[in-house]
Amino acid sequence: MEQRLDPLSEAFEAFTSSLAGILGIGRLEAERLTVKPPREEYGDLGFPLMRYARRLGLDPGEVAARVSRKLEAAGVSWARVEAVGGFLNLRLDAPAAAERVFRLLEGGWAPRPPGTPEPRVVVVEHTSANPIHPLHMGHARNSALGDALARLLEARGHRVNRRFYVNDAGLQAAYVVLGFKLLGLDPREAAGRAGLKPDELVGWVYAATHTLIDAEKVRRSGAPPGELEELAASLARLREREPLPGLFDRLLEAISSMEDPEGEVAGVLRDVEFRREPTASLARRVAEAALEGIRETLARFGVSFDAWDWETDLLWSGRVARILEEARRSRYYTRHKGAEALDIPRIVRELVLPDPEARRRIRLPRGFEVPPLILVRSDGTTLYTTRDIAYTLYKYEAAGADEVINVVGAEQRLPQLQLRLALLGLGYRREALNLTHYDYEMVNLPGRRMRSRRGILVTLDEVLDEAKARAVEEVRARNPGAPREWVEEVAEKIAVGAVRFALVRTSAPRPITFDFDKVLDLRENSGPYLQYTYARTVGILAKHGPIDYRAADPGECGEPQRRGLLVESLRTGLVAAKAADDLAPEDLATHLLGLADRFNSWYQMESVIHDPSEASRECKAALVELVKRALEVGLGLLGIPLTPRM
RNA sequence: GGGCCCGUAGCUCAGCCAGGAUAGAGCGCCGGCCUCCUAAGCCGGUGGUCGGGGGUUCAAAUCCCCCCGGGCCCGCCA
Repeated sequence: MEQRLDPLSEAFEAFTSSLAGILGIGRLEAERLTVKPPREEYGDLGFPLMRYARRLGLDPGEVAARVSRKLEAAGVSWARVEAVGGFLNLRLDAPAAAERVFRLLEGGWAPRPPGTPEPRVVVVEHTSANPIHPLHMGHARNSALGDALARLLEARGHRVNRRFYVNDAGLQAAYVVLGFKLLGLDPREAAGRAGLKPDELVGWVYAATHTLIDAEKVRRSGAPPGELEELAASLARLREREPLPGLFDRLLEAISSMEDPEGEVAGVLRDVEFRREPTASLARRVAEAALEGIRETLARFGVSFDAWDWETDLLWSGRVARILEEARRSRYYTRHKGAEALDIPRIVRELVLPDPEARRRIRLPRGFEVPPLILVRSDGTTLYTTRDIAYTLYKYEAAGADEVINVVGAEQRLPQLQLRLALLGLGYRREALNLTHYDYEMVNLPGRRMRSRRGILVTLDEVLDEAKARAVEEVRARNPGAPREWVEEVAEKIAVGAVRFALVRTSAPRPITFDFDKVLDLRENSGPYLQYTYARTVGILAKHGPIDYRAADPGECGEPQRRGLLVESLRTGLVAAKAADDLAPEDLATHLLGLADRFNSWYQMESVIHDPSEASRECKAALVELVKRALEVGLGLLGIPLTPRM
């Protein structure tokens, strides 16, 4: 299928490729250095020439002339190039560009990112919350980012495979399974009886079991006084919120009469890992129940997956055992603190330091001794990272992937680094070097610190419900007499848009303080603002009726505000492409806000449907259509729902 | 003790990776705009020792070094 390029993308291609040729640099470098000029009067694309001009002894004016000739030869007649103070600036001739855009719009085209020259098969693993409690705001950031990344990469022309890893074999899962075992409850049945979402019921049992065991430990061996108070407060809160009468006391009694509560947890862990019944089946039922609730929340949030990978499947199918065998045969096999381990420091010395490519892509911190990786506990069960080695290989294999992106919190940098190094040591160089840890910082709540093992967390469901409640008020006030179902539907979209936008707009390495009032007040520079702008474009076009592109005069697009709208709408495709390449959804978010500001500004100044001149009116309508499609594409890529009216 | 991340306007953040063109938004605050396409909007004003110090460079918010403040990690947790 032939790719249809808009005038800006075509100019961008011709501009960067001719510069690459003239300066003797790579095409990619030329593309990277080409920026949006800081001031509109400079042009639509800018390139800093001074560093090359100086070195190559080139005269900027002459380079401009050469690039101009190249553009002409490439048939790009709607852009001109000039040298200004060491910069090479390209400026679209708005009327000529508009004429082409009108034809594209008529044919159903939208400003999507141009296809990548190097399509790959990419696995994006994200969210992967432990199946032991509801999704909280930290997971929500993971989902919002991971899903936006997947959408961007797909739009850029990669084949994307979205996977959720179900960590049902870890220590935390063992706590909740023990809780259900002691209570003799079936998770789904109990949730039904309590009238709760299954993940909420599971979350309560998890927090109660964990907290009671911690309290028991403290009671027996003593603990710092501060922690005692904290435990007592947590226990009181958990008791108060027990989902079914008597549950808390039953659990308390069972745990306080145990000889070695933590030993019991370890026992459950072994039973799950080695698939001993009935615990193994119970563990599955617990995880499945939690997952049912998690899936429901994710569906509401607009996030979907291609595959759900169970940690226990990796264990029970023998995949983890095979990796362990490989490790034992490896020259990097060692013992650390008496346990079976991989000699990571030696892998660094022998395989990373002498290998420049590995050095660059593994992202090894300077001067930091990475500790050995223990593979197996002394009771024979494996550790998370051991299973993750098997899982990573499985992801490559199952998807036929060239690249794997793990969306995982920044606090897991060390284990993710160890994972890459372990793969390298075991001979999986390609897999190690193409594994990206996309790390993001935490979501903080003002005044509160989330601790899911104590049941202190703000769930995504709660936040969405609150956002929706506020949106319902607003929508109702603005649309008196509107049917209730419609109000609900729109409010839900606004809620999802507000939360998702708040979570992708800030760059990942920056911690977010989730301020309810700011995110939910819906008036800030936010998702709903973009949704509102989109609804405006729809409203105008609905009143205007079908656009007569033949009657539209592209010459009307020369006026500065209109030409700005034209260029910035077109830029959406280029911005999305770069956001995909840089794994930076926030760049697209920033761009869309700028586009919306521009549109709203213009909207206030000029009327579309009341313009008496047909030539001018149709041109404006075409611009509105262009903005609408840009917002459609952009918001779609960020997973923000659209509503034609709000 | 070591490693990593963050520090830009009163607040929330772009810009830093790939050094260059008068440091940008939004919120807040002050003052305006709805007989006219949705005022969840728009216009004008206010507001900055780019955490501090040194260095590299024709040029530093951006690169390097030191320091300060905050966060995370250094576990047979993940």
